[in-house]
Amino acid sequence: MAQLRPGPNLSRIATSLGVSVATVSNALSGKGRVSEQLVGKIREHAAELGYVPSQAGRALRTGRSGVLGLVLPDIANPLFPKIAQAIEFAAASAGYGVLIADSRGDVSAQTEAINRLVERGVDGMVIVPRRATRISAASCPVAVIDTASTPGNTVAADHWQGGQLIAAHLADLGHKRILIIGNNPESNVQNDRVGGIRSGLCPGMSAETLWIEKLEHQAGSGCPLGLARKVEEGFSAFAALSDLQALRVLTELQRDGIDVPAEASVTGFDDLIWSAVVTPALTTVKMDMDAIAEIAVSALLNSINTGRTREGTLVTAENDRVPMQLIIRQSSGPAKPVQENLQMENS
Amino acid sequence: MAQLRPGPNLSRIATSLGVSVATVSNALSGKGRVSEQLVGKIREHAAELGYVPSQAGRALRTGRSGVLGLVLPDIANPLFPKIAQAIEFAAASAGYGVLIADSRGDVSAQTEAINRLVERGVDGMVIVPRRATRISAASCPVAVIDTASTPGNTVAADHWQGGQLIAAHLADLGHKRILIIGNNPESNVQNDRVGGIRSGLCPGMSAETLWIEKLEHQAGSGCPLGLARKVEEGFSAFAALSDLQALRVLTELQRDGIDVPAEASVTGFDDLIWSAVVTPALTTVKMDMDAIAEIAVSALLNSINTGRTREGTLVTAENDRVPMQLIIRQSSGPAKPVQENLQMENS
DNA sequence: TACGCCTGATTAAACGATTAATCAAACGCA
DNA sequence: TGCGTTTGATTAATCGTTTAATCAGGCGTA
Repeated sequence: MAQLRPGPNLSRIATSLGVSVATVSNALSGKGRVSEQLVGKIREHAAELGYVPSQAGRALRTGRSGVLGLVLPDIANPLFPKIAQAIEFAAASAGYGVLIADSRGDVSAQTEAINRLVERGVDGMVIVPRRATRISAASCPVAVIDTASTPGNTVAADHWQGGQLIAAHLADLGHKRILIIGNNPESNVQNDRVGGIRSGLCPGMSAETLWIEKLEHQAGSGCPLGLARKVEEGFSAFAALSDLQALRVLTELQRDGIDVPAEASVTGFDDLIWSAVVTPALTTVKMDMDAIAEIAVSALLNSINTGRTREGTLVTAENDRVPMQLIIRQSSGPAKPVQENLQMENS
Repeated sequence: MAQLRPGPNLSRIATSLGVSVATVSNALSGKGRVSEQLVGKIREHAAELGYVPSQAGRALRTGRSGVLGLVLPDIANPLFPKIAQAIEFAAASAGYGVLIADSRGDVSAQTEAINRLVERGVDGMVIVPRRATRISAASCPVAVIDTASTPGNTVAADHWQGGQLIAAHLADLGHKRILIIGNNPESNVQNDRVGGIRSGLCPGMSAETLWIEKLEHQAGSGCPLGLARKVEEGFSAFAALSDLQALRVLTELQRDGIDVPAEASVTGFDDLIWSAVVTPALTTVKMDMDAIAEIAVSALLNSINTGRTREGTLVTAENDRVPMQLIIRQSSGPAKPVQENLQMENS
């Protein structure tokens, strides 16, 4: 059972060169006092032997695993690829690994997932919380990526400002009546986006909000949103709070023979993978995931290295909101002349 | 710097109960010879102290980290959430953690990502290879999830059979001329799907294939696919090789005023997150990711436990192809009467 | 010459778990 | 009573790395 490790270890290098393990360790880490030439010789020899340090040995000695946990409780969240990719990149750049834990949407499973990570000895973790979940303190530093209005949030896209970008864009195009389409008013992210849009409206503009989950609760999952009638009522722009919903809006409008963007504009959020390939390509607002991940990870590492790792602390970052970027594509265009809308409205 | 671990360790439990560490270890693992009552007492005491074993210590001694690696080289693959979720679930059920490594699409970065995982001491890894990549042998067991026609593949959805499901469905609906729409003919997965569709055609049916990347190479990224003309030419069904492409097809058809499914049917593959919410909801073929992950992980664990972990072996599974499942939604419907198609074709 | 100091290396003690080897006591049986 | 066996526990070695403590020279200076 006792399979020997394939690769060489410090002691093998040491005996092979006739020096002590400590010297090899010092030479490789550059920490102790080793002569220039010996350092060179050791490094060279280690390289040609293909030495890779044992994380287990190191972890045991230093009490640090070199691994961060990533908790993504929202089942099959389409943002997952981007988040995971960005976090993994930021972590890998800092020499850390990323252990994932998905709780499959189950609420209680979030704590369970967190515990699994703790048991595996992660040095810290990044949590993208399920809507309005309170993070039960884990025994390691925790960075939360949600939105600025979430208490304890570490860093996130500036969803509010993103909403304002949408509002300004629609104002530029001359839209007056806007229908905001979201999934669930419990979500801090969606609420901030709504707030941003509303706060960015120019005089003469108005907005209403349609919550899909509420509608589906009555009419059943996947029900039509009745957007054609909204167009008749005078709404010329549909601002979805996520590209997923924007896609639903876009296809429903098209299905009902409404031309986008000639008769109605559609915008989304997040710039998900498909947003560029649909016809018309979706105007959307994108978050700078790389920047967010970078900030979250470095805040985490900072907390880890300053040694306040004992308590389950929610770490904070100086720059806690990262600006979003408007991406204008073909799904948004000038509003139809005002008279026509009013006429429709009156009919 | 020497922060003591917060939780208790074996020795603390041992001294606290006045027994030896070995006894505690044996009692908790149920391996050595410990009396019933002492086992009970130790377990109880360990539980109330909130003991969690140190993975580092265990890993160092046993030479096993209890962690599997997951390599997903295809940048921002929309299947990622499902795969990661399924693998993580299967691994967690077996008491393993999952370390992710994304190579951001870079070709050489795949080996680099694999090396990172090896350095972290994973016991094995699951690789979803970038198209037609050969896996450079890593120093641990490797399970490959691609498609049955890939040499060395461990387990995958039966893409060929999935194609046949699509063909049979379209045949049932009376479609005669089918346009298969894929991204890239280099992909083993896509090729198997095409093969399946073609092999499942009934007499009197024909199919052509359109590769998007080839088209975009000439006409630019995001160019129209010219599907309206294909409808005029008599194609009544568009079988995309992935939902992502199906979405592109669907929206382009709708944009051009072609009613789906009345005038043309659209089908996809993979049942991605948005497939159910677009209008009309997408008929697609779904892979049983949970089953695939379960098979991949258990093959991996099997190889790990039988001790042939020395070599970088591609593990094999008995059941290497998992059937796909047809999900019929609203984007596919009966073909228009044959005469009309012929008429169009002749014009 | 002798003392102190710097340099460059070694020694040895951890970290926390697993496990083979050992040992003491109790028990069965002749 | 004496011997072998079983039971229940302990001892001690080990995994690979880090790091504080120690040590042997060499060199400058008093």
